[in-house]
Amino acid sequence: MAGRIAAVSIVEAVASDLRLRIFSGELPSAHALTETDVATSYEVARPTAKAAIEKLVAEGLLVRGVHKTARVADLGPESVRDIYLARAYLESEVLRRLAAARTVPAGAVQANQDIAALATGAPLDVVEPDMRFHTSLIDAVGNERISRMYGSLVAEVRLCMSRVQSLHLLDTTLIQAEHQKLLQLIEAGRGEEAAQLLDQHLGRARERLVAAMGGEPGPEADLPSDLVAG
Amino acid sequence: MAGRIAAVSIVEAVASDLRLRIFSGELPSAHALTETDVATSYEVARPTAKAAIEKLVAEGLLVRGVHKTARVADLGPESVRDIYLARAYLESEVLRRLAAARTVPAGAVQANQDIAALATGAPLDVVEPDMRFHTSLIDAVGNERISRMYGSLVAEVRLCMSRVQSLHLLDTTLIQAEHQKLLQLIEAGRGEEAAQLLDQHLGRARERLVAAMGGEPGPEADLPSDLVAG
DNA sequence: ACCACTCGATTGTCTAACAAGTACACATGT
DNA sequence: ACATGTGTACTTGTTAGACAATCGAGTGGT
Repeated sequence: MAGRIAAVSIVEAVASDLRLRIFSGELPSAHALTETDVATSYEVARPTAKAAIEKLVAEGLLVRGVHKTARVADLGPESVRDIYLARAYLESEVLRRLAAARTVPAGAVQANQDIAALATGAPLDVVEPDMRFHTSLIDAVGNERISRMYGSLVAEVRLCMSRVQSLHLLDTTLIQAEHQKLLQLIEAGRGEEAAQLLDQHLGRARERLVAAMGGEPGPEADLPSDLVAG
Repeated sequence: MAGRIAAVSIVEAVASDLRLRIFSGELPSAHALTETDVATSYEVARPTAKAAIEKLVAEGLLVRGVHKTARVADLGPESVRDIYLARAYLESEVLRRLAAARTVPAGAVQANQDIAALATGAPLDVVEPDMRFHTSLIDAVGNERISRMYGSLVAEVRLCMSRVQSLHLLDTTLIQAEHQKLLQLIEAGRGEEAAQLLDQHLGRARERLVAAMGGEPGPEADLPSDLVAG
């Protein structure tokens, strides 16, 4: 047995546990995940393991070609840029919309309070409430498709995070303060400013991740923020 | 046998053909797709049919609960609004970016010429080149994630289209003209105007679809365009 | 040193089967 | 008559075992 799993569907349970093991770093980048290995370690049949693997492949956490064994995805700097740009696309529009309705999601407030509460703790603990903050904003518009899309991006972000040990470059206090400012801008109905702040917020996180992965700093033109501002 | 299928992977081939049959309207909304039915009609094993069905469920073309037979998704007006809003989120940001780089995708130009060429033909033929136009714009930014997300939205849009017989409410000439205007705005670097025009373009298509499905017109506040403009 | 080839490992697919759950019809009780 | 319980057929979830096709690596020949 390779971990405790919950019970809804077996393939879902296996996939869920594999997900956690990938996020925790137990399964490193490019680690091979054979169907039979998964099957034996979870004591399930091979088709079940196959289905779980294919689920994670669809989520982008694993990659595999035809007739080749699945491996934990190895995201390079360009993937990180793609992911954060996609995040910015979705989330900036969401902020405009929330600001228009003056809707401050309770979940986001709670998440940011959680960040403040652990401001002196381990730097890696900030990842979960940070994701919860952003996801709460997205979910607040009540658009199932957008939530699903954002969810898949969050999964890839968490994958990146688990690859970067040097997460002490995360400035918890700054993150918390910017989140607070975002909430204030939403409440004040200043959507455009919120969108711009978010671009900076995500842009900084992105460039730190890219730098930690050995990538070279990207052109600022990648972000449409300057255009939006102009 | 229920249709000709190509050969890459059997499940992919089956899924692909089912997709076409759904888009063509051969499989109507809420039509039940039993695993054994699919298996026998394509002469494949049940696990293969199962995998194909699960693939389409993941794409949102089919829906199914646990232990219940899969059915062709029945999208209501609120789903249409969600889909078109998500499209607008992604595509408007893409337009800003393309305009910033003055990049006019060749594929989009070609697609719009195709629309002009069949301006006098059957109204339903406009769907394919129209989708190709928008997809070309998305793909032009070279962001794999965004292209994938948009692809899933396009699939759902095509599903909607196949449900609405009265597609003569599509004004081919107007569509073609607006596309042309979008390309011109991109070439001129006027991203903000392009984004606004796109909002109108998609908003009108959306409201016509919603009306054709018997839904009531939605609040214009659904679109963030007014905020962007303000 | 380089290339072809064989072999083990792995995946794709199938057949067969059983367990578990759902849905609908039927029977029962009030 | 209506609500409730039962049961049966159908469908899905999962497993086991098997075979062909394919990939990767190591082996051997030139």
